Amino acid sequence: MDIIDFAPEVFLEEKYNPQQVELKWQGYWTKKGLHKTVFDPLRKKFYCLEMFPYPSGEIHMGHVRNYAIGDVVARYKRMRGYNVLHPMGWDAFGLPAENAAMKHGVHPAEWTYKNIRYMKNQLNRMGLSYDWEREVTTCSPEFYKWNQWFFIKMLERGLAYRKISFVNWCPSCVTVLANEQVIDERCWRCESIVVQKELEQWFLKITDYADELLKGCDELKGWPERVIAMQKNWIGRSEGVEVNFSIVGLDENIRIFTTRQDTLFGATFVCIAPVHPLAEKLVSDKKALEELKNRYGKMGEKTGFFTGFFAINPMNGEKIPIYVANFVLIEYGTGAIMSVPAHDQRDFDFAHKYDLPIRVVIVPEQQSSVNTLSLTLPPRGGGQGWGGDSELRTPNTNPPSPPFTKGGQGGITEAYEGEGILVDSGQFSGLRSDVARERISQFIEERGIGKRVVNFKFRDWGISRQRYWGTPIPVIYCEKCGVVPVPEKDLPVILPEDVKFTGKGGSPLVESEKFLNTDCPLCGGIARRETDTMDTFVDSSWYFIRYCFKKGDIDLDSELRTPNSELKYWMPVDQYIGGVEHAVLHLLYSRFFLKVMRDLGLIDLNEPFQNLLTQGMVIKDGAKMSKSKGNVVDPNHLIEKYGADTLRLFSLFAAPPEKDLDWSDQGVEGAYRFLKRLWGIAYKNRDKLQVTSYEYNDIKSLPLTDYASRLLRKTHQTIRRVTIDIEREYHFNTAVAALMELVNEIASYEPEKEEDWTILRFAIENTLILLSPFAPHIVEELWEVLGNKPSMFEHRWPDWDEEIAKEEKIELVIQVNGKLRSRLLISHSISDVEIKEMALQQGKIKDIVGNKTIKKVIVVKGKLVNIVVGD
RNA sequence: GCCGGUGUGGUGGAAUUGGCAGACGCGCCGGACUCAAAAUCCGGUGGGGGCAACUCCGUGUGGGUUCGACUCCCACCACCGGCACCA
Repeated sequence: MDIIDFAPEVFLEEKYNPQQVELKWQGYWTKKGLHKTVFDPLRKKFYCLEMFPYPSGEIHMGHVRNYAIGDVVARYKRMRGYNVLHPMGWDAFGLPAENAAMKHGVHPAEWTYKNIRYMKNQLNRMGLSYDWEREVTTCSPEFYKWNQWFFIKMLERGLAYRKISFVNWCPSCVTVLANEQVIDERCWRCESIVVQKELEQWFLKITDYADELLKGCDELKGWPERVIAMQKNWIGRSEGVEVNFSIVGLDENIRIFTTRQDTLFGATFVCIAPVHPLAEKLVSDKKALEELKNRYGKMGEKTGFFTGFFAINPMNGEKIPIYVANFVLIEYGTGAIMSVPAHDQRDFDFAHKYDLPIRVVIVPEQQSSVNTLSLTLPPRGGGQGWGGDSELRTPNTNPPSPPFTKGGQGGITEAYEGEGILVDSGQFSGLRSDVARERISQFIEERGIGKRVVNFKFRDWGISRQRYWGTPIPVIYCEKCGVVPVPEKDLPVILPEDVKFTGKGGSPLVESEKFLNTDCPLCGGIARRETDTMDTFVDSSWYFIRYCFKKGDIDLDSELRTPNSELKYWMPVDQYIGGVEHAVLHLLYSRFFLKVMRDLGLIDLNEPFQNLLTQGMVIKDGAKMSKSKGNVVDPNHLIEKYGADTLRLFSLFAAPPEKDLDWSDQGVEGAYRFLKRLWGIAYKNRDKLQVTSYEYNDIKSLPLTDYASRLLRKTHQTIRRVTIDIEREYHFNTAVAALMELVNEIASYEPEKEEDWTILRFAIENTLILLSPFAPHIVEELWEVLGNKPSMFEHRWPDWDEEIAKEEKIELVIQVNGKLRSRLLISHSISDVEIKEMALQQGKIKDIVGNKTIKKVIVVKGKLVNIVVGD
């Protein structure tokens, strides 16, 4: 895109032509290097960060909104005197580049860099004030080298490790699939059913930081509530106990985990996951076990079978059957559970299906006084006893009759999962659930049959990807030495270019002989490289660190260790802005990475992002804009038709940033109209305005007419409103509304005397300054039209004068019994007592009050009078 | 199921955090300019009643607190988002 050479003395067309205006000023800003960051430890800093885009090819409306918001913040803070870091970059590794390679035969690198060039132009065309000297491109070796370096540091600390894990595998394409490539359990290309395949993969031990990541949530004061909630939920901490149930006839224990120790006496069977290590030992029918494994982890009907073995409940010595069940997860807790059908719906369903006994041990507190004897229910009449799915049951293990007393006919239709009073629980009967949990935990620990534990839902972060377009994992496998990290001096491990994209096989890097075969760094013997690449979330977990330094091939390690490095100055990020879709993974990983960096002694911080703004989606016709829905709006077209200022203004005005934005073509027209109107006013009056001048401090003492002082007051009020709206909560929509009000007032203003013109100039200039973060190009042009020197961004944000902004007269509302009945215009100096009198003296109020008794009169300063009357 | 969010005119959204509900924009209606249209400008615009001054109703529903509730409390309904066989 061409940039018009700046020619300050030449004014543009009289008609508002956004293309001309915008290219002129974008050229000027670039030429003057206005957006460049200068490291100056003496100035107060502000790090404004927006989530960097994936270079998919084109900027979409979500980006427009995100970056318009970020740019307002950055420009506003600069005008407030902050030294602002406002960088941008590219999340450049990832699957779409490989897909493009397969589809069009273009190399992922070529495709990616082409997209970056194009999108960078688009961003510049929006007038975004980025410092491109700090541009980060994650697919460049000078960036990903440090991914590898961090990985090695984590490996040294035991924070990176290998374990066997499952991947999605398409048997027909013979390849590993990313989660996004699996659609309804089928391969995205050939639609065959995807299966799970075991592979040895690399993991980062994020769970080591589970507690800290959770506790840290409460310190994230500048984060939205909902994001905090999502993170906490994701981490999913729960306190409970692990208890050993010994297996009858074997010298083994089944260790179970529960958070409901209070229901231990109600356990009537034990379930283990089909992939539990003990399953192989306990189950003789291997075929049935295999079949069950296929149903493992799938939502739907709970199914399983009796193993033929029994366990002893250590609380009451009861002998209860051991089942294998598909709904028991191996990844959580111990992979084995005690089943309490009376108080857990899943166990209830299972017990119901297989006619297992249900024993009530908790009753709701209100009901605890009723007779709770004989609450144990018998198995369903006519049942098979200790059964199982006929097709899954092991034929030669006939379970004995249940060891429970047959009781009354009470019918339970669902589990009672709430808390209450314990019954039928030995020495713990009569206790409240919470007390019982504590006592039972003690009991278990004293007896050595178990211990208190804390479990987390979230798992370690699997970073291995069997893909090409990512950071090579810097590890070498040697026949003699085993797993050997690539020495730091050999970094980066460069991604080879001689790889074909066939869509077949495992990791594409296996195909590059040159890459694959290497020497062992320890013994020099024959070795091969790891061919998996890293999850691209690794890149985004620390890219904001890299922005703290200029781009290029720097030695990040020594930069980080320099005492007063730029890192120390810029971090943490003061304001982070991006979509909620990253509320969990990206933001959690970034927090984790920073804590690791801290523990490596590289940074003295606990959290990376002080304030977080999650902007809403851009919606059209009731749905998120997407190609598949065909409801996308192309920013290019809008910029061509209306210009970037209009596009920015609309996306800021249409809704507060955190809410979803409903796209409206007419709304865009409205924003455009507003700018045209402002342009027209400035041009119409430019001759008179250019020769007017004022000193800010003298304005107060000018002899002003009523209408001139009204405009002056409105201007100060607008400065106040816009400033407060931006500062508090970033309510840009109301800030813009306030500016529209001011422009409306300016439009109807008719100056006559010299002072009137002075005030008009003051009002227009302040409008321009206040509008500048939102629509930066048009204001620069009009600033110049008024006879000022560019750039107006070197102008400080204005202050308002509370005295001038104050209304001369206050309009009070008069209510009778809370209903609006009349109004009263008063001046500031009038006392409450006088106000009360004036209100009561009003003819209308007198009529309404009549001869009713006045019980009370409430006077709220500057607001209203409420007269409370009786009958 | 659990967690979180939202509910205000025809429409996007305001309401200084308990004090004039509907700012500002869009749309619509009327008018000016024009041969005409577009653009622009001016006026009107929550609903009902009244010629009118006015008046009654009105912030998802039902209750409550209060002189006063879109705002606070309780119960419920609807929609959206996240997690989900997590024991």
